[in-house]
Amino acid sequence: MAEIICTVDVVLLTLLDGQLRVALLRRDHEPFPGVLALPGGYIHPDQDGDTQVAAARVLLEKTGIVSPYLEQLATFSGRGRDPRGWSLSICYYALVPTEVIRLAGHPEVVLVPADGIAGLPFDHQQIVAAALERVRNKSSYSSLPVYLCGDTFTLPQLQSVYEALLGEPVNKVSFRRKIEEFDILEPIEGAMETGKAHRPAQLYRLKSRYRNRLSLTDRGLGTG
Amino acid sequence: MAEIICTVDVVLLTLLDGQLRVALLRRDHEPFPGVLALPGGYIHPDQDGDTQVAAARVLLEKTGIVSPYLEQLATFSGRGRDPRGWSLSICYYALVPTEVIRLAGHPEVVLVPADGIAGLPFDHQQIVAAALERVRNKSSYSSLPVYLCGDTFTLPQLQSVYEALLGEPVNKVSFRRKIEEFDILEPIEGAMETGKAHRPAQLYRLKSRYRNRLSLTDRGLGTG
DNA sequence: ACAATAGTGTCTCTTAGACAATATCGA
DNA sequence: TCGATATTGTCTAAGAGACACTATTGT
Repeated sequence: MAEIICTVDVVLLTLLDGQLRVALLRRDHEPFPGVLALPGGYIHPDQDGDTQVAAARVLLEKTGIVSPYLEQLATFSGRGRDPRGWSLSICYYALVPTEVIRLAGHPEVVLVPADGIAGLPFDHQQIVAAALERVRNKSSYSSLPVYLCGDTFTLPQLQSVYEALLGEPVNKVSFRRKIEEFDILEPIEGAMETGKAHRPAQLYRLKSRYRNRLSLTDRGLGTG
Repeated sequence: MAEIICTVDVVLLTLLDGQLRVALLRRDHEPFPGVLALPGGYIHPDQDGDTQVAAARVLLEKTGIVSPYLEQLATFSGRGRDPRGWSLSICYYALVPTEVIRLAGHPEVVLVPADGIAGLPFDHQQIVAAALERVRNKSSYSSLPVYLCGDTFTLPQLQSVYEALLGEPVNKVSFRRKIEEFDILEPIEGAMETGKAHRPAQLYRLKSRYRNRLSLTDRGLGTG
């Protein structure tokens, strides 16, 4: 009986220049060597507790990043998607601020605008499309986008993150009401975003119980 | 290197006596022979185009049912979930009217109330819990529950299906407004639910473009 | 006629968005 | 003081649920 190739792939998303971007890497090996593709790799049953751990490991190995938010997206499978044979990839998506990618020190990570992405090998284009749909859908009713921000940020900054994701302006008052009722942020006493020629904005951070105090070397994972 | 056991499992849901129920089967083989479990089986790469097809095949083989609605739920994996070794199950869920199960003629299918289900082998309990959460969540804003109804039904009947799923009464006026705006149902001219000692209710059916004209022998699948 | 449920009209309350007033910075 | 943006208050419109009224059947 034919073997099933079992892999994980990660759609790592970040916001750069107000654009949602996907982290891609040039492939080392066959198939499609040299082609930009999602970070992915084989599941190592002897090493990985489950596919979530496998995805975290692959992401760390290939990009140096530990993402506080890593959620299963879906499983893609079939005979045609990989020239090596019948394969199956459990796909995850992650959201991180761009600084985390820079600080991870893997300069070979390429950040490609997520919309209109093309030329990806395997069925990675469909995987990216599914991730975008999921993220945009969740963004419309959840606090997911905070994972794209750094440790501290102002409400106008967070609002512009939502707007970049949703692709449309959001009402300021409604936005603040929504964030308020999520009840996940706290103002940092006395800390303001200063230096601009206008009223300074209050800096906020995630409340401690939602905060993932992960450095780049930590290993814990949260699915939110 | 250790092998990965690749399977699919299906959470087949139906409504019986106003209760959401899960279709279970007694296992033939090791592990857990004789124990009630979700219908599931190995992926056959030589036979299945992808995991969705595998799930449909397994469901048909084990229950005789072709479900118009069959959606991927999630993939469960890890070392501990199957005593045979590191395994991975791509799980799907399906919704069908109870008549379809009866007509399929596999009397060994057992319909167990979905809530408070216990004693399932592997991690099937978590899989069922995930399916319930998904179905209930989707039911609160979509037309998913129509798949639990037969070909024709009245709006009060459909409403009671929603109420059984959500576990709470729903407002009649709002419910009808919502169904109206989904724009997926059409009244069947002149067909009423008769015989009751009160005003008869209009019978409805899915508009043809949403209707899956699947008999028990058809093989096509739709994910909605 | 009566009981019972189907189907519909309307009112109110909640919530989302528009608009606008006030606050506070650097230049 | 002026320009710019943050923050907050308030009005309005849209949508959800409560209530109640009419319709139609079998008994």
